[in-house]
Amino acid sequence: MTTEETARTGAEPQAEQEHDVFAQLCPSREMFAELADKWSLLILMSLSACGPQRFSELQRGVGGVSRKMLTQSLRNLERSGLVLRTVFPETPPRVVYDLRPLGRELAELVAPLGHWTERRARQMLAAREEFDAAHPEGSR
Amino acid sequence: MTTEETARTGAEPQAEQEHDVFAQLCPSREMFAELADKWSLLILMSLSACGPQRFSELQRGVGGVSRKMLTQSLRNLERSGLVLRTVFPETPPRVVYDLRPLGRELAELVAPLGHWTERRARQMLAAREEFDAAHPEGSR
DNA sequence: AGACCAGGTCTCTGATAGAGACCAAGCATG
DNA sequence: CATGCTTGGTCTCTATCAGAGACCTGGTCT
Repeated sequence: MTTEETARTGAEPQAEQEHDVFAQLCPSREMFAELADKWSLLILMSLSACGPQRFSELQRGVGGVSRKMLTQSLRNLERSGLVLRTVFPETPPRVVYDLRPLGRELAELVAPLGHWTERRARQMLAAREEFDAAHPEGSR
Repeated sequence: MTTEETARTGAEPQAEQEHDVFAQLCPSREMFAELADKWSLLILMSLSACGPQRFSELQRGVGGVSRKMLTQSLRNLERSGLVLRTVFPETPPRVVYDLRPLGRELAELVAPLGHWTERRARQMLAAREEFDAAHPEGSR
């Protein structure tokens, strides 16, 4: 029995599951919830693919991210120990972000997800068109 | 040179990148953006770990998901060809969701991400506490 | 004296997630 | 007969959140 199965098939109404992303109250779910969003994942992928980058490089690299969300996501990743933020006290200021070992581990799992999406995007778009054609609009 | 690198290091201001999740206007980014959210990923993981499930089983399985978000995410996954929805015209109705090959492929990439989070949650929480202690509140 | 740079923060507004009520069809119960 | 129960949703309302754009800091260049 795997982790999920023990945690989920059982009828025990235990509130404090220790290692179950499926359990609403589990710390791992909390972590999962804040890592599993597009900006955090793209940032990890960018740092993994292109190495250490400064704030503005990341902003250019991750197309469409706002300064606000970039700051927020980076702070989050830093706080959780995935990313290292280094400030060089020059003028104009220079701030460089890099993966820490924990972040590198995760990035290596996330990268395939990105590549898969790139490979399969066309196929998924085709499926969408087919679906939309089959379900004109006001069905169901 | 990998996909990301060709797409990003170049100075060419090409708007229509074909396979680049980093490009705001690329179709693969669009797909990535709607797959990379916690509910969709958890649903894929649940279907992958526990096999075909009906709506209410999924709702119980994926702790904390609202009927609204469950419907929305499932519809999305179905539309993109990742999930198959089967209605059995009984009463009360029975609707079963299962992975299609495309979805199974993706789920196999997503599962490790979930397990990693479960393994590392404790470590990340510790990092958070350390960070919060080092940055009392009104720093920066 | 302006203007510019990087790396942010602040404010305001439109989109979005979640809570909870409602619904339809058919069966079981009182 | 009227009620209540079931599943798989939808509808509405509100709290939260993401994005756009203005502003800030402070040192250097013109």
